[in-house]
Amino acid sequence: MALLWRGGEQPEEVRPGPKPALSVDVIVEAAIEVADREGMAALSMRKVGERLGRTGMALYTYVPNKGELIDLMYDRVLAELPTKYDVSAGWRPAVASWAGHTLDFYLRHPWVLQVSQARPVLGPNEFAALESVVAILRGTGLGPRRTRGVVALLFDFVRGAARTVTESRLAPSATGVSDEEWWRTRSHLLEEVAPGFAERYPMVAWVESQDDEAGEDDTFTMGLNVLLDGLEATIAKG
Amino acid sequence: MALLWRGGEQPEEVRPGPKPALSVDVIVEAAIEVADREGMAALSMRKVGERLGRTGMALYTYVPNKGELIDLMYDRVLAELPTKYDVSAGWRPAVASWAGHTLDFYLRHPWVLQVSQARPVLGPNEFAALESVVAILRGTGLGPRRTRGVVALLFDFVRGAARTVTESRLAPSATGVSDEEWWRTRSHLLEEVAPGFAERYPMVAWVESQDDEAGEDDTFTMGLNVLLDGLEATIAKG
DNA sequence: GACAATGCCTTACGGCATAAGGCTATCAGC
DNA sequence: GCTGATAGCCTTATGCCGTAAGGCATTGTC
Repeated sequence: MALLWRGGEQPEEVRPGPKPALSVDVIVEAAIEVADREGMAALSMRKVGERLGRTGMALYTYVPNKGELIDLMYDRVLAELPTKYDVSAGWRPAVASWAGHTLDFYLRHPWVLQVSQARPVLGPNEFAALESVVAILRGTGLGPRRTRGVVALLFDFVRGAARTVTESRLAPSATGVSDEEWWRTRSHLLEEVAPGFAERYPMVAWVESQDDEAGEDDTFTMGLNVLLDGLEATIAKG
Repeated sequence: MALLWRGGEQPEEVRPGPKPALSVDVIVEAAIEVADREGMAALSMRKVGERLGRTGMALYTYVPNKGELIDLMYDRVLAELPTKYDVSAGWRPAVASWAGHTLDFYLRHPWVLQVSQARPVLGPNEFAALESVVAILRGTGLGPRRTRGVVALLFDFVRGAARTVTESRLAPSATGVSDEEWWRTRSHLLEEVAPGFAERYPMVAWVESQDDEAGEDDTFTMGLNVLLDGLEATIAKG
């Protein structure tokens, strides 16, 4: 917690003992690289230490434990998000832009989705991220209560969409099988193991049938538009 | 995979060797109890084995590995969900009812939220759950593509809401501190560590200010209504 | 009774977070 | 330059985890 909010530079008091060769910052950076590349499950103190030419235990000089390291990673990476959005064209394009940036962010750092969200880590950049959406919604005339609800809805949607994308990306790469191949194999298995699938689950069969609609935009954009329409209706109702 | 779809009873061929004292079903049941009570992180083969008076290794006679056990737990627990919703009053109350049931379900089994969702486990009850929402939406006239998008949005919203609730419940109980106390301590720390918080994050301060609106319904109901309004608009637009 | 198969066990390996204690480089004060 | 304290980093150890390997006793068929 204190580490999260530590100011620019500490007074740098002169102390006996060897100079620190590492720093909280380089450790956090190395840890983020590991998590970005290999995922949260593969993140271990030893691995981060090795990347810095140290043992895992060396990190405990700088960081009290793995949990706090993750908090630091989380807040650090949140700094990538824009903090201001142009609302001159209204809240709608601004929210759409926010959603897009936030989705990209989660796709860049999928492990972030595994950091607790209900109980926020409460770092400076987390508040900044929250600040940016609320600032957009401020112009809608919604009260704080409704704004909170809408913010939660927006975050849930974006995070859910990100989770869907990243999880479907991760699973096959682990086994070295292509995505398409994976689905084909799965379908074959399904037919073998559950004959009469289409009769048993007619709605599922229908919903997964070939597209009959025009429109090339993806699931994300679609869901976002539904959501924005709902927001518009909510605002209109006062 | 085969275990997921295994039919009612196997032919029960007579085999040499000791009679199995356990079964896949009792193992899955025991594992669910552990996960419900102590969370996914505390679920281990040894712990499930102990609950059944066995070692952890004994389970490997019935289940190939932990991952498949989790798949089985997942599909088993999904059987709790209703499969049919009354659409005689229109899709809106039916979807609302579905969302409520599904939220309760996730709150009952929070660990389910940690089972991969993009790459579904593809068990029978997962398809049944999907079938139930799509059946409701079938009456709206939406095509398969849009329906898919709406289903994703609905699931993302409900899962996000559930995650928010369960994670905020879990964190303090682990430390033995009450929820309220936790927030107060956190606030104190924040003031100490980040003076001028309200000036730095004016929007956050505003959105977290006291309620000025009437209405006693919670964040979930609010978000759901926004979402349903959006769905209504989408349907109206054809 | 011989033999094969099976449920369950113990042991072992390599991973994890992290507590404890030791070595050594580096400082302040003498 | 020496002494003593301190801090960075190490090795070692503890107790978890999933699971591979191999052993033993029970239970069936012939």
